[in-house]
Amino acid sequence: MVHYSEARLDTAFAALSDATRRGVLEQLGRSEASITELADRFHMTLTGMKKHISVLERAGLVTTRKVGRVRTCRSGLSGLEEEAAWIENYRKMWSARFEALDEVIEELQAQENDDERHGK
Amino acid sequence: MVHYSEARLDTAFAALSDATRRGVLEQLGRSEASITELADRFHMTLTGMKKHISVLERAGLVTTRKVGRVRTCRSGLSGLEEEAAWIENYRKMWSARFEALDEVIEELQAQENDDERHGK
DNA sequence: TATATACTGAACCATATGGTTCACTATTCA
DNA sequence: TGAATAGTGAACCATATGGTTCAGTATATA
Repeated sequence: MVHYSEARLDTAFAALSDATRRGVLEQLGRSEASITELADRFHMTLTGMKKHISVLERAGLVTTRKVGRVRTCRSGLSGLEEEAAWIENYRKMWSARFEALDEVIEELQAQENDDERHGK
Repeated sequence: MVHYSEARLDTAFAALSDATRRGVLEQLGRSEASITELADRFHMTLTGMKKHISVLERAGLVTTRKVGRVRTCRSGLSGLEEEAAWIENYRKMWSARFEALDEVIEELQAQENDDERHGK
């Protein structure tokens, strides 16, 4: 099975566990923005938003660059690959189990039919 | 755009942000287990594991049922639908942006060729 | 019935989180 | 140069988290 960096998944999922940060990600999906702009939009102090951006940056979900006074934030595309892969993997595992169950059921039914055909 | 329950996403992503809990989910993907069994496997007190299970249960990622003394835990299949959808949605948004960019670039190139053909 | 097992819950602890204010630096603009 | 703007960082606060221990309840087993 594929192995993921646990620490990486920790910080990424933790970053995603806050509604404001998910909102920021959606916003940045539409257009870049400065920290001040984001702070305004999400009714929060500049310092507060700065913290959120730091969290998102550490998680690799956002990249920033500073030009003059203003730091511009943009969504970091590659950030969700690993998380999506983890979730997908987990779901596949389940699908596999259900398919296995289906097979067992089919086999049992086939056997029943078999029994019927051979009497008893 | 689809709307997700922010509180639901909060708790689900938070639940996924811990390596032990992700491990438990993987384990439960392979087979059901009692809390004691999980506590042993993850080198943790029974009480500690109970807390993790509670978190996973609240997040809708695990279901449990108690028979006699023992509470059996099983992976809650439906739990990850919404998170996967959120991530997918976010990624699609980005794909769309890149496609739009591609179109712009293509148009610019087409215009360049056009200019060349008509001289100037 | 006595003992062991499986869980539950309260209390505690250290650390992290989400937010604030305040003081500071660096840039821009009049 | 002086005032406004954008960000940074430290300190603080309340609450949450991940873990523990200890004391309890409920169930199984000898």
